[in-house]
Amino acid sequence: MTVTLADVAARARVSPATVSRVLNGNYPVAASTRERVLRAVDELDYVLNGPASALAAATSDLVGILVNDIADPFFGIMAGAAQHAIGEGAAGRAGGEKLAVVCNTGGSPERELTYLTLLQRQRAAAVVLTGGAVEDPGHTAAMAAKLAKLANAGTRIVLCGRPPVPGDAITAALTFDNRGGGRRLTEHLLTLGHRRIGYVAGPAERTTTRHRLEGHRAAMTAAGLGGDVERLTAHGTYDRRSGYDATLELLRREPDLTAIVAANDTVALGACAALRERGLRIPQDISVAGFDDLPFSVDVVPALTTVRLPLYEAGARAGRLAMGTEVPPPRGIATIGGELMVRSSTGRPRQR
Amino acid sequence: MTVTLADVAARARVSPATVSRVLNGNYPVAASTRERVLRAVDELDYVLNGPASALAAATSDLVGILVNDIADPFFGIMAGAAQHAIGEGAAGRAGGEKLAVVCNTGGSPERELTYLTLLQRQRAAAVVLTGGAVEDPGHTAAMAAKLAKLANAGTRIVLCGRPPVPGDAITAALTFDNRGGGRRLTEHLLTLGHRRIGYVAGPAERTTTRHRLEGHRAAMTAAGLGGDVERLTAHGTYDRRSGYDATLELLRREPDLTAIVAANDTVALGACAALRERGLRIPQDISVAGFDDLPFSVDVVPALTTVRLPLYEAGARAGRLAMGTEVPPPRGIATIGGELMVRSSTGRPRQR
DNA sequence: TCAGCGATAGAAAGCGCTTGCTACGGCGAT
DNA sequence: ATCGCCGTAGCAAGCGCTTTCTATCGCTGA
Repeated sequence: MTVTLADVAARARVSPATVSRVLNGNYPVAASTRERVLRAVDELDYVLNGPASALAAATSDLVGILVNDIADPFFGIMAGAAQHAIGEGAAGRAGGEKLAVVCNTGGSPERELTYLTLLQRQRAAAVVLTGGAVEDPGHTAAMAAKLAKLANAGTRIVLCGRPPVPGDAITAALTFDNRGGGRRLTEHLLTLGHRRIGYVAGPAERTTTRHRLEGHRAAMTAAGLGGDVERLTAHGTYDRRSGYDATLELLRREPDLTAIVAANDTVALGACAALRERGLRIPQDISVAGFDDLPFSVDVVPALTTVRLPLYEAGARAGRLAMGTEVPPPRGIATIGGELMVRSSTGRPRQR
Repeated sequence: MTVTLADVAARARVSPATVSRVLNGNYPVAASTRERVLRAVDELDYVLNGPASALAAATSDLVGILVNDIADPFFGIMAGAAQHAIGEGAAGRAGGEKLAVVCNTGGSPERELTYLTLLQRQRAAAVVLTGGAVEDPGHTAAMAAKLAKLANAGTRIVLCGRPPVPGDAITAALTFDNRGGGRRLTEHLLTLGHRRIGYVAGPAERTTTRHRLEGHRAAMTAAGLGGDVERLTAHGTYDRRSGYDATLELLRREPDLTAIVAANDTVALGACAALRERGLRIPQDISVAGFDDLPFSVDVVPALTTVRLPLYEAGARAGRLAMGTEVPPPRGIATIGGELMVRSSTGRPRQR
């Protein structure tokens, strides 16, 4: 029925061991023999049995990339870059073909753990965790335990856009400077003269949310506006709908808002929609800023002021780290800064 | 080192066979025994060895979802929905836990084939192919051969948003009515009074591109405008940059364009940017339409007229089909229609 | 009372591959 | 000319799990 190594060996008139070695290319095989084997493989249209080889070799060529929301370009871009880097890296060395797959957790801690277990089952070669983590003590502990087990089994673990938990068995971590970016963004607004700034945050329990918010708060506090931050912050999810709803809520709490900072660009888009529906012009009546600088942000009207994160580069680097193609940064951790992109969605507040 | 089935068996004082049966739940095991085994599994923190079990059982729990561009929400939404459906479906029956993974081909035929081989290696339970296919005779033949082999090995094959090639060994196919959608969109423009309509198409060799364009052409031809279509069509990729460039090119060819139809919403966004840079107002000076109705399309200004495709529903259905949870449509093929969403980016052409 | 059956549990034979170790020529060195 | 080594190839022992076939035991029905 299915062609096996033995069939190829028989056809090439060599032992199965030799065929295996030709295929893996990690043992000297005479050129003539190799050629004969390769021809047999071709003629028989042989396809290696992954599970069998993974079982015997106690390793597999699977690399898992975990994302919170695959429909969100923020993750799509990083995952695509990582997958690309992993695919390319393989081209370099013989037999190093890796199957990079992305797993969508939907932001659920349970699913995250489930996928990790599934990858552990498959004896994955590496795992890349992208995006913010959920800050629940129970989950953090469970994750630490799981990661330790994976690392212990030889799986490389790379974080991308996710802060490392001290003690985590991590190969490398690439984290975004969400705090710094958030601070600079709000400082920009403050410099323009804004004082009543609303903040549409993401889910309260995520690290990304917290860090961006902390940056905002730091800037506000430094400007002597710390007292109002709490009241002018509304939490939601990282999607447009949430931005829309939260903006309306913020406007209810404080009708005189002159600016709104959103957790990310998608949320900012929802915020803009709500504002416009209220008859407010951007940026004449109210300024809006986002975060991430997703591809569409430069094209919307008015173009969004935001913090650009080098998502593609970070993803690609994470991919290489997962492949072991790139040396990890000192102490395994690298922080990637964001760049403030001032565009037309922010301006001076209206005099009143 | 690693805990194996035998360890669990020893601890539970039963045979490995029994442990296996408890874990797979497809053989009667006395409640007391089962409990003892489960306890041992828990105490030992045992994790099944995927490759070993796949080898022995000759099947695996991997399901591959192939997408052209993971950074594009069009694919992200479908893939997310499919992955969700597959994950949920598993919850239903015991032991049915599937690992749905998405593979990013980047639109490259070779990568598509490579991933299929890798999935074949892993003895994947099912494969979902999303998005348009490349129409190259050689590639089509190679794909057909590969799919036949996969199907032959028991892998379920589902197409989502991809037209089936007659003779393909497909389990089921969900295709979008790109032709009909394209036609209705252009008809809408025609009804508004437009006559000089530019078309920014996707890559020429993709089925999706061809079908949408055919719909456009059919509408134009029916209106007696078929002669100009060729000249007023510019091909590019499915991204914003392409929409931007192609729009400029179209304007060069025909400065008096009153409307532009884009291959999809992302491209339309790029087109809008180019138009605005040229000082043209939308829709007063020129109308713009997209396709897909991605989440951001309703939020941009002006809101985009487009054709809504039920991406989430289609992806979810594809996922269920891949799981074998849903019965395939008659003859395996179902066509999913698009809904014309008329919004503010299209209007009557200016009188001149 | 005893054959016979249903419900469970175990023994053991692989699944297809990798790899440590052994075997075997031919060659340069002594 | 002899020894030993290098370059190759084969042998065979698993890797950890599933599953068929067999064994056992407590009952039930005649």
